[in-house]
Parts: sequence; structure tokens; C-alpha cells
Amino acid sequence: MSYQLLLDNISKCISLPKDEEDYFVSLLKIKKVKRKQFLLQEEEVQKQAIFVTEGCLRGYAIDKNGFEHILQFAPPGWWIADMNSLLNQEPGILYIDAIFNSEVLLLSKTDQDELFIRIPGFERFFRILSERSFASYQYRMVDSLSLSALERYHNFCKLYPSLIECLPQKQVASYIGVTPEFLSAILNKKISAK
Amino acid sequence: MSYQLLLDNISKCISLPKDEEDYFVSLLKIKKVKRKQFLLQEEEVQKQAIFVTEGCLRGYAIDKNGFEHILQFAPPGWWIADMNSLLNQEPGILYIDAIFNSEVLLLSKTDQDELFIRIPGFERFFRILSERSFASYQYRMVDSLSLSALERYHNFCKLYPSLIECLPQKQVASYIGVTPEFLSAILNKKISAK
DNA sequence: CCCTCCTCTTAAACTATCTTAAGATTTTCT
DNA sequence: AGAAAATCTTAAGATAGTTTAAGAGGAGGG
Repeated sequence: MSYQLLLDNISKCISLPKDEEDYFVSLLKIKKVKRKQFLLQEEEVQKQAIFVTEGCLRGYAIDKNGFEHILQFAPPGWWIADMNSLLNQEPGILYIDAIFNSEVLLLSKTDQDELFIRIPGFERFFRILSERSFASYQYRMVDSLSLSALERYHNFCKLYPSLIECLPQKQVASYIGVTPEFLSAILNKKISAK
Repeated sequence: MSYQLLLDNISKCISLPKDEEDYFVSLLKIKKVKRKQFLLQEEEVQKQAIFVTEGCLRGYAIDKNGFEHILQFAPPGWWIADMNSLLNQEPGILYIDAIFNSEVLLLSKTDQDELFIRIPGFERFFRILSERSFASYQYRMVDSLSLSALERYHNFCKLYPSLIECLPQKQVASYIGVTPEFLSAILNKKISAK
């Protein structure tokens, strides 16, 4: 049951015979992750790609003053990883932990490399996945360069309507790159100005 | 001669028989681009992926107040595109133009799709390319969330030592996300403080 | 070669965002 | 349920970065 979401996503890009699907599933490890439990910490090497089936994870960095900066949320159906660490198998800079009790599928780097050789269709699947991630980071970077905090907040609401309801406002502030106090201030100022 | 840089890059990821290489090269169009000439403007659809062989291009957005925000520089050996526009063949938000007189290779979206079917090795090549771009945007986004303007400037110098010498300071300011006046101020303040 | 345009610098006034702090409220853990 | 921890709000004072303006120097185009 846990695999269905991922298999559905894959079948939107490529068609897999049953035996290849079974082989792929055999490479995945199911893992339950409790709220606040880490899947990765700074300086560790990201050994597996992570696919979320239940709950929600987050990826963030901690700056030299100890402040968290959330780079990504990963609700069900999303992949998450310190991509540079995963690709080059070198120490990363991200922390990944669970916001709610969650369930994830893990695909190790070595199994993934093997998968590309045995089933070239996965080469295509992960190409498409990477292209889309790349494209969305490109636009997010433009937003970060050209929009105000309030505009970035509205963007976030449009892009992740389901997340905005269940996330503490503090974490949304961290994602859009402002302090929780400032986000609170601009949101409440807006209402009274209206 | 124009193709050599690209073919060398490709051969670092995959090995291509001569006939496949010839087929690939037959899909490429060479184009000379004069300083300030556009290859893409906002609202246009990105029909081709662009590979730079000489000179330097830049990709940028213009905000509602008319200010430019440079997302990427593309010296020789780099690809550049409004990735979302290229992928989905819908209107984009980026401008792409030449900083110096340049030469580029163009690979159209339709030819690229055809290429993936005829030569699966290119599926791998572009997967790796996208993964790396994705990884570097991830880290750049972390920098943008957690570093000061001066730190982002130093990062830029480390990452693009060759660019820093030939780019007007104004464009570096635009890339790191500050006004040219402010970059000038922090750079000169630093010297006198020392 | 000259003129124009672009770039760099400096400085003062302004604005967005941060810091600190404290109280009120909500959520989590036992 | 009750204690402990995290979150949200508000406000005052501080800082990073912007705006505007003006002058000097450099580079590109005819």
C-alpha cells in the first residue's frame, strides 16, 4: 500500500512491466519517522533518496548564528534530499527531519545507480523529476531576488494551499526568509489597513 | 570546431559511437549573437536549449518596478534556458541576452525529445546535467536565505573567479541581490576598515 | 577621435526587516 | 488534566539595504 503513491507517479512518466516494477520495489526500504526525528544532519553524507508517503518532512540549514532556514517541505508524493551530498557522496549542509509522524521510502544511491543500468526507463523518470525540480528552483530564485516578503508569502499560499493550513506560521516565515515576528507583523498590519 | 566543447562535456558522462555523434551534431544550429542581442524575452516560449561556445550570456527577470535581477551567467561550456518554459512549452518570465558577442548552439525541444528516444544515452546525459543544476540551485537558495550581502559576494568570487574579472560590478550586484550602490559601499567600506 | 552612454563612487534620507523583550495563547508530553 | 514547551502578537529600538542625486572616470559606437 505504501508503494502505490510512488508507483502511480512513476507510471505517469514511464510504463513498467510487472517484473521491473517488482525489482524496483525490492530496492525500497519503508521507514517510519517520528515527529522531530532526523533523517539527515549537517556533515553527514546523504546515502539515500527519500520519498514521502505519509506525514511531512522538512529540509533546512542552520546558519552560523544558530537560526534555521527551511529550504523545502516534503508532504506525501514529494522527494527530498541534500542533492549535492547525494550526487557526490560527500558531507552535506542540510538537516532533514519530520514535522509530523511520517512514513518514507528510501532508495540508496548505489541501488539507484544499479537501477539506471538495469532499467533505462528510470533514467527517464529521474531526468524528468530533476528537470522539474530545477525549473521550480529557478523560478523560486527569481522570486527571492525580485519580490517583497509579503509577495513571497502570497506566492507560498498559492503554491502550497494544503501546507499553509497545517504548518506553524513560524515555519512559513523561515521558508520565505523572514523572522516569525516580522511575518506576524505584516500579516496583521494588512488586515487593519484594509 | 564549435561543437568540440559540447562533445567533450558529453563524453565525460556517456560514450557515443561516431554515427550517433553525427546524428546529434546534425540537430544543433550554430548561432552568432551580438552583444545586447536577445535570445529570449518575457512572455515568449523557450523553444530551444542554449549551449554557449564563445562569449557570455545572461538570464534575468525584470520586476514590476523595471529592475533587472540576474539569475544566471552562461560563459562557454554552460547551458542556459528558462527551464519551466522549455519543459512545458509555455510563456516564460526570463530574458536571455548576450553580455559580449557570443556564439551558441541551439537544440530545439522537439529534436531533444526525439533524441531521447533514438539515443537513450542522452537521457542519462541530461539527467546528470539537470541533477547538477538542481543541486547547485538548492545550495544557492540556502545561501540566499542565510548569508549577508558581503558573504554572498565572497561566495560569488570563489565560485566564478573568471567571471568576476570581466563582469561590470553592477551585474554582480544584480546576481547577488543588492543594488550597485550598496555593493560599491560595502566593498569600499571593507578596505578602509582594515 | 569625440561624444554619448554606462559605470563607479559617495552621501544623506528613507524603508524593510531584524532584535529583543514580554505577555497571551495554543500545543505537546506525561 | 496539568505542567512544560512552543507559538503568536505587539512594540520599541537597531541595522541592512534602498533611493535619490550628483560628479568623475571609462568604454563603445559612429
